[in-house]
Amino acid sequence: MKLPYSYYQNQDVVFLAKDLLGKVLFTEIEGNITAGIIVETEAYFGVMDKASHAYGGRRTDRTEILYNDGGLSYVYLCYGIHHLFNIVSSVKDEHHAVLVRAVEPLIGTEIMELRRNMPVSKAAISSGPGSAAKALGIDRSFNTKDLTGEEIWIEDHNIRYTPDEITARPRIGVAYAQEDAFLPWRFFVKGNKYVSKPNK
DNA sequence: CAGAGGATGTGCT
DNA sequence: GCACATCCTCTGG
Repeated sequence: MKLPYSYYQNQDVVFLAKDLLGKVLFTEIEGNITAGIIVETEAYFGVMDKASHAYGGRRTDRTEILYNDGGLSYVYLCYGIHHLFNIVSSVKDEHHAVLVRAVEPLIGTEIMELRRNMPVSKAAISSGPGSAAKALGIDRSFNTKDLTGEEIWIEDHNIRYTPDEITARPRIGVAYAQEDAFLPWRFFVKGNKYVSKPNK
């Protein structure tokens, strides 16, 4: 049920970003389990991708995590406010990651409502990378955690989407990446209300 | 050691 | 639709 270490060693991060749609992301914090179905992701293609934090082999304290083998979480703070959760899928000299941009609340929804201070009926509860992380209780203390461990993990609940149920679009907020900003490496489930805007 | 800026969300207009 | 919150990280001096 829990995705194994080997799953995260897949070198095709674009495939992985698509394959993660429908997988279920869990966290357990002080005995509270929450989980959501991943409905929106973005692929970041290692050293070749100007939008990636590992572009050009860039290596700093923050990005050091990307230079480990896959199967770790990469959480960093954006705009001083939002925690963004990534799945590291690096192997050898390929330092890839997948950003989880939205989840559909599945388990522990009342806990998510407390964390987000809004009813689960509102799509904004877990729509967008900052909100999805907050709903699941993910903050920077989750950085570098093992995704096959006891605090954060991903399960396959046999939810499958057909190719025509998935939309590919350019990634959000990466205008600085020049020509790479146009790559259609944002994937989301068509019509799912928890997908962040723009969702068409 | 200071300063700028960022893979965004919210609330007000 | 737009302003602004808020702070870590990287860069340059």
